[in-house]
Amino acid sequence: MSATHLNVPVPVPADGDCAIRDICEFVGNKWSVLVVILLGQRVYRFNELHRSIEGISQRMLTLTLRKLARDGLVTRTPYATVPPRVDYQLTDLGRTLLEPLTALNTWAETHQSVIRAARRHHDATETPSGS
Amino acid sequence: MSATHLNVPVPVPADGDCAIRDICEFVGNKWSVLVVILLGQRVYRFNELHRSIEGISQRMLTLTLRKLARDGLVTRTPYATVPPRVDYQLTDLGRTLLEPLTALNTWAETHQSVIRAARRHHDATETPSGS
DNA sequence: CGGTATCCACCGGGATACTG
DNA sequence: CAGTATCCCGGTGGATACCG
Repeated sequence: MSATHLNVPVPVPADGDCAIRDICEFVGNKWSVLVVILLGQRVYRFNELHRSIEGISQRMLTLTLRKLARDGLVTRTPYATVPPRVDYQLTDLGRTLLEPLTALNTWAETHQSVIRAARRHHDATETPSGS
Repeated sequence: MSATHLNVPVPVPADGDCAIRDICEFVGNKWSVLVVILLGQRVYRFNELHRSIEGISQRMLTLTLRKLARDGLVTRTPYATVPPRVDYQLTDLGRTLLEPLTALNTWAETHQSVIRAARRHHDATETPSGS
């Protein structure tokens, strides 16, 4: 064994001293994850991202990009052209995040059918239609 | 290239056919992650978990455990003793999740100081107190 | 094009009280 | 001990309108 043991302080503290809680704040925002993944492929412009992520609103894309920039994961590069243009790309730091994200994505792809089966089974078993 | 490229459909679909969106639903719930991590160490009883995760309410712990059980990640084992007792533990499937979660946690631990520095720098730079 | 500002609906989730 | 039920508040995030 080795990688299957996470050393997390118990009790898990509520404050900011817990790395895993910190990352959950980030991953919790599904938009952040999607943006990082897309930017992992290439540089994107604002509206490219907007079109590439189904269901995200302009507002959420803005907020997400701002947060990612604040955390030093992406850079924002505006050009004083007309029409205006802004490029977004991952920083070196942001790129390092792709690896654990890939691991997670691989896990999701590998096991999603099993999970859905478990879910269906559970629903069929534990939620009898009373009548 | 190799592990730094995620193959995600673009545009990222809004429906359930996207594994990464599925996993975000899960990881989005910080409680789920914490519970899985704790159960990665050993079997827990309900109130042990409750005490071990600062800030979680009884309600959220219940909901979280239910969802994890539904997805086939944990098992619930009640004993007909008095006082009653319920054990929770990871399934084999749940245990496989520990590895990607570990990767993520390692990343968080490794880079959290850099991120916080970036954040402070950004706040100090971009949010000047106007005067 | 790439945003910002405002309004508002929804629901995640805490607090509390009660039960098997 | 291990929950369930109810109430209710606040933040998340969509829709819309406007700006440089």
